[in-house]
Amino acid sequence: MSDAAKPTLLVIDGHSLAFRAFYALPVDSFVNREGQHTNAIHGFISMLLNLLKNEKPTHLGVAFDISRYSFRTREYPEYKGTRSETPPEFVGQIPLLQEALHAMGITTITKEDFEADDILATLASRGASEGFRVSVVSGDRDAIQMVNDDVTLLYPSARGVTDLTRYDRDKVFERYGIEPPQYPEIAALVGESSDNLIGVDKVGEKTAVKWITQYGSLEEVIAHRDEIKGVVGDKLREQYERAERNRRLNRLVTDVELPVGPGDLERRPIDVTAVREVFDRLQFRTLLDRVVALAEASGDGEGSAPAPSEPVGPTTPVVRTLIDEELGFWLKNHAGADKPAVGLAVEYGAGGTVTGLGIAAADDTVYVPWAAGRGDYVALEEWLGASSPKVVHDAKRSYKALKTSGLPLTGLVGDPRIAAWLLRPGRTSFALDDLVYEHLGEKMPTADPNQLVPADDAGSAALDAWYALRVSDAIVEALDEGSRGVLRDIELPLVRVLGDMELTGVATDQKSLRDLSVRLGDTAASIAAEAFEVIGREVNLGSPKQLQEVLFEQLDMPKTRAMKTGYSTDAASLADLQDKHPHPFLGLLLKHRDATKLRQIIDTLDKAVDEGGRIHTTYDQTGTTTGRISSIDPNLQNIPVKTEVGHEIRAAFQHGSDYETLLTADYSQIEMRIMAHLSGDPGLIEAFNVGEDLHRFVGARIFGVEPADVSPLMRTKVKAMSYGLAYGLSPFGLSKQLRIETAEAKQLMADYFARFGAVRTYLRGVVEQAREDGYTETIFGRRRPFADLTSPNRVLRENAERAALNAPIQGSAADIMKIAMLGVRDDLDERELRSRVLLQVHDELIVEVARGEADDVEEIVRRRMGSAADLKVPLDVSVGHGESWDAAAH
DNA sequence: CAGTCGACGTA
DNA sequence: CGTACGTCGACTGG
Repeated sequence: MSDAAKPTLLVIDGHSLAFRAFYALPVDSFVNREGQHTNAIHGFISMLLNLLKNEKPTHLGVAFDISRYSFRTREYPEYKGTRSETPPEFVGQIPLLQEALHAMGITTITKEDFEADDILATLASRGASEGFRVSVVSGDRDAIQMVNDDVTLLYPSARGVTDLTRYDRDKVFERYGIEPPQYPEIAALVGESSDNLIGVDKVGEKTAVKWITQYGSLEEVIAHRDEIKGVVGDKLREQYERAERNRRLNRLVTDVELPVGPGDLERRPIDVTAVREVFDRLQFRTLLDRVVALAEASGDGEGSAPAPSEPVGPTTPVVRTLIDEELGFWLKNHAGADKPAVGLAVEYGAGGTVTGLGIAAADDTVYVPWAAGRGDYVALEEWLGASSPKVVHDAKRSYKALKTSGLPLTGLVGDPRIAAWLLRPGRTSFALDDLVYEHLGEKMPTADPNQLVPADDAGSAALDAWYALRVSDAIVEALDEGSRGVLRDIELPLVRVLGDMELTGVATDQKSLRDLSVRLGDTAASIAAEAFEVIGREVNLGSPKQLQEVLFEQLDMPKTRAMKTGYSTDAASLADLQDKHPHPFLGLLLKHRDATKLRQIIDTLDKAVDEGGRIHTTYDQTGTTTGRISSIDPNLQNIPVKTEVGHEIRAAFQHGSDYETLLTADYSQIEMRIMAHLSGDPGLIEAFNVGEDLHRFVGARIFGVEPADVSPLMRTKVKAMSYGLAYGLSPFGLSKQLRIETAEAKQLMADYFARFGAVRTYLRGVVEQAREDGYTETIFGRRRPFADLTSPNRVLRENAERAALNAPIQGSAADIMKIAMLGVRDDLDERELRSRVLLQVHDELIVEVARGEADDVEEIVRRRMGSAADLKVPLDVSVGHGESWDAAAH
């Protein structure tokens, strides 16, 4: 291939050229209306336009240093140590330059831990071997080593950046009298003041060239150092290690792992609209004309940025990596308290600590590598902790990762995960890519599973931020006003509360859990042995299939409720069988189930205890259809309580050693109270206002007796019915639960509705309304959509009706508890108390109370829970204190 | 090995 | 033929 036919790759050291331009052009002549200095940008782009005209590159890339730190500063901390602080007028020009380059369709490249020259060296080396003619533009003399038959160096002269000296092999030889690869050996001997590398004393360029020419290489010069006479010989013998060190440091890396190769750098069309926007801000009048002329010459029209056929939607932004002063500058300009919200995505590694952040403003997306303890990030920390608006997908996860790394997160104004949940709580996935696909109609780029190099983290975190911001807007747009209020006033503020609860965890007595487990294991084993004795063989008591064999074939028991896979062996069925066909095996089986189930719960808890003796659950804020939160891994919302062993398990949940007590506070009959409020039933409202025991009061009305004469059996029946009503309980279901005749259950319900008629009217109205609107709504405006209320399928329809009946009640209770939690947190913060909420179990809060704070905390919890909603009936809160969760219960 | 079912713990 | 959850072991299907 002839040279003329070869594609031309032009690679530029962005920082070094921008810096040259900065000193070449007068600072004060280039200031835009915002007071931003632009001389370096102007000089750089002017030089670039000349290069495009003269070199006509087919491929083009600009490399930037990420940091003044690299692998070289680790080897030699003084490397480039004499470089003074960045001049204030230079600060901020690099990000703007990068923006301008992106608008011009030019790729910028950075690599953590390497300098721009290493990137250039890698691209030059790869480009040459891939058949490119390569031009390298750098103001760093170390770049001379790259020159060969395929690679030319364009080096800025002292006069400015537009005047570049072309170094090919011959020119290098002419200037230095050596071959390009030998240049760094010369430099190693002489030293390089700009890199703060001291050479061998008394050795200048002349001497160095003479030696290298004579011996062939630095290695040989040092090997023959004893032959060299005179003072310089003495100095070499004394200081040759300096040269060796210098040589290690000035060797450019040619195999840096880069996200792009030479072939990816093909020149892209200029987005004239974007260039116009950026240049307008920079107030580059003549440069804009030059770029537009260039674009027209290459056929790139106004707004004709090519849209890829797939995905639809705006092209994903080019991500730049920012640190140091540029980061602070960028944040000030794109993400201040007075600016529109930006997207934020936190990237974290093992241990949940932060490794980087992606930040996306509407027009620019950046990545910030995070290394703990690095002093450069004051601006970032301030921004994270400030009210500057942020949108974060799954904000609780990020909040926890940031907090674990000692970083704050405030100013949360959006979370597409939560917004999507409010829009449609029943959907199965809340993953960002699914939301993006559904609400933006775009496919998020996914990491190629075949690539050996791990995904480009910088890109993925930044793109997550970019998509989170856009998809959040789209989802919030689709929300009604009420749901937006729930999002803004309840769910988003709750993120921090739940995150703190998760991070804090609850102290446990691990030893007592283990003792309990062993005890239950022994019990289960002896029950099993006894059961095997009774039936004359060993079976797996945990296998419904094997149990069916024993019960219905071997023991020939009457068939129970039919299941898909046979007949049920659940506790209710077994109790039924015990009545009809008594057999000792049945009782043993139930006891065995009980023991193994409890043991399994205990073992799960035991495994979840951390080194500090605490258990940390995770609350799923988008895990339910009604508005409740759920608890996973482990689930601390279904810890046993009813049985003796249940109490023993709860006794293992204790206050931390530094704390005084556990406090539990729960709402009494909150769902019944909400039903009274929503139905407006005068009888039920009175029931709650007189302060009488609810079920006794209701029983007295139904059975026509004095409250004092309501028997325990009557009370049990009334209680079951009252609770059942909110679930859409049928007479049949009630009869089964109470083991009474269906007729009696029917009569009971008729009597109830005769006294509390508005309840029935309300419940019917909820379903009716939901059928018309397609959704139900809580007191606070949280909606739950229903599709099956008009289904011709009776099972589907009736299931939907019962769910619709329950949704506003359960959902309003959930809202109230969430509001109470926010209030409690606010008061604890405001009074600077150490006590903290640990757990929420739907209608109950568990608080770890610090010494001397018991009275304060009780007052706060009672007041905040009691006043979380203004209902037609009071919200009754009962509070208990104790060493353990069990002891605190009441 | 992942996914489903039955069973059962909680509010 | 009572709502809302999560988790386990056993089993199924690949």
